[in-house]
Amino acid sequence: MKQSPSLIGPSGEETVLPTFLNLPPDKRERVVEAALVEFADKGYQQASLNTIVAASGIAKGSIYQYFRDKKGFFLYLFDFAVARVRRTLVQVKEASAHQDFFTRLEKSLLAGVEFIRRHPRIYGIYLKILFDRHVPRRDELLRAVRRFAADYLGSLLRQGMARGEVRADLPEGTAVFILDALLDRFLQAASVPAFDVALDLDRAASPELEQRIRELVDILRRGLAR
Amino acid sequence: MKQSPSLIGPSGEETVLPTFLNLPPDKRERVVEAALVEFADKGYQQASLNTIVAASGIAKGSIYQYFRDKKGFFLYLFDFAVARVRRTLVQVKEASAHQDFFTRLEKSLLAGVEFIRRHPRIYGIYLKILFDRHVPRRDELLRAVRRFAADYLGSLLRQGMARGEVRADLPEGTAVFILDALLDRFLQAASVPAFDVALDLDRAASPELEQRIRELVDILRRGLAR
DNA sequence: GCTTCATGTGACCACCTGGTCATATCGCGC
DNA sequence: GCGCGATATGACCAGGTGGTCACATGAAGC
Repeated sequence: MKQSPSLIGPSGEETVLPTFLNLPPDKRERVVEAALVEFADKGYQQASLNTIVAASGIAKGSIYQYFRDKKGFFLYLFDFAVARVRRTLVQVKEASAHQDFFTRLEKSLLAGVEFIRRHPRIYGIYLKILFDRHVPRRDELLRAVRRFAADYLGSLLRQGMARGEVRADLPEGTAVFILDALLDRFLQAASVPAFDVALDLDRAASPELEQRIRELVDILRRGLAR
Repeated sequence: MKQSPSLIGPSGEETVLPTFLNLPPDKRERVVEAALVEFADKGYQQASLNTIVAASGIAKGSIYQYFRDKKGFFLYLFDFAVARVRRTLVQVKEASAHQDFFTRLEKSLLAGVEFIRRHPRIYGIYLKILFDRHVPRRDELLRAVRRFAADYLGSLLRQGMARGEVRADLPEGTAVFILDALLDRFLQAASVPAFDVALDLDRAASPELEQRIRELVDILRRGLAR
């Protein structure tokens, strides 16, 4: 859990202070876990440092020795969350490199669902910044995540085209948009209640999720037209 | 602006009090407009009645003569917003009834974009409940909206199948999911900054939006596979 | 003219927040 | 043993919130 690359945030301001990095690992994890729970549930604005203090058993003043302020705390957490997501996607991409485009798409969806079910808070933090313009650096953070997802999917798509599995006459931007939209939406529906009334994915067990993923990818493969 | 159907909320509690309904129309609109601005921007929890008071020029105590509490105020606003959306969708459906499935899909997307650009606050209120489980009656409200959208798209799809325009072997739930996902996502991307790095829809002018819609619907029609 | 009902007002209240800071303890080096 | 740096603590502060309520005004009915 060495996080030295985040000591200096993207704009040169400290997001985390040295005291935090010097903590014993179990104590550091306690702070991170309590903050993940609170920020993922409440979003940036409503998340309360007092709640994090109570849940972690750390004194209020100490939190300000670890991070300059609430914003710094949040940005550190977001960095942490994004790094976790990226690692996963890179692994999926490499592990499926020898398979065809549509299989890779299925594998990505499956890995995505597995990730959010194992790390609901990390996904929750991401969801909470989507529509809240008051999150510090929201546009920048979101753009970084979305850029990563688009690059990932764009790369899959180009490889699929090069191998003759995907039509080469596609407008790439729109195709990436569709893939991105469906991937993210599927994860949201699998994660958030009342979101999806067509499939009820948030209550679905693995076999059903897999079936739905196969159907979705098949529709993408063949289109809707008769 | 007679809103008598919402006097009694869905669970029998008053969401709006008679005094509000007796107000002169321009005063009522002032209250609604100030509340729309605040709830759409801040979401339920962060929205401040004090801000609405200041923006509308209505006394704080008077707000409590119009609605029992913040929750009632919000539920009334949500009802109002949903009714507006429904009217629009019903109109689009009827106006495109004689056209083929894919044209109707394009028309729906276009109408959706036009709506959110004309009523950004109504759309904003909807976006703010998606991932916030602390919104009063969130699941119920969201399910009602999503149900309406799914029924609308399901109906289009079944009509398209019946006319031989759409494959009849589609798993309907998954097809509706895809249409729903892409419609909503397109609107989000057209509405919210930094959301979409593939197409930058939030900055797009009408001709480009139309082009993107045509591309998207064409991909749906023909699929991705070579 | 008095009473009642309808409507309007904004100071006040208890509670919550992010952030501050005086105080305390421990370990290390000189 | 003393001083310094590192770390920990929680009461306190100013500002903000949703909601209350005593007071005020106007109109209508008797």
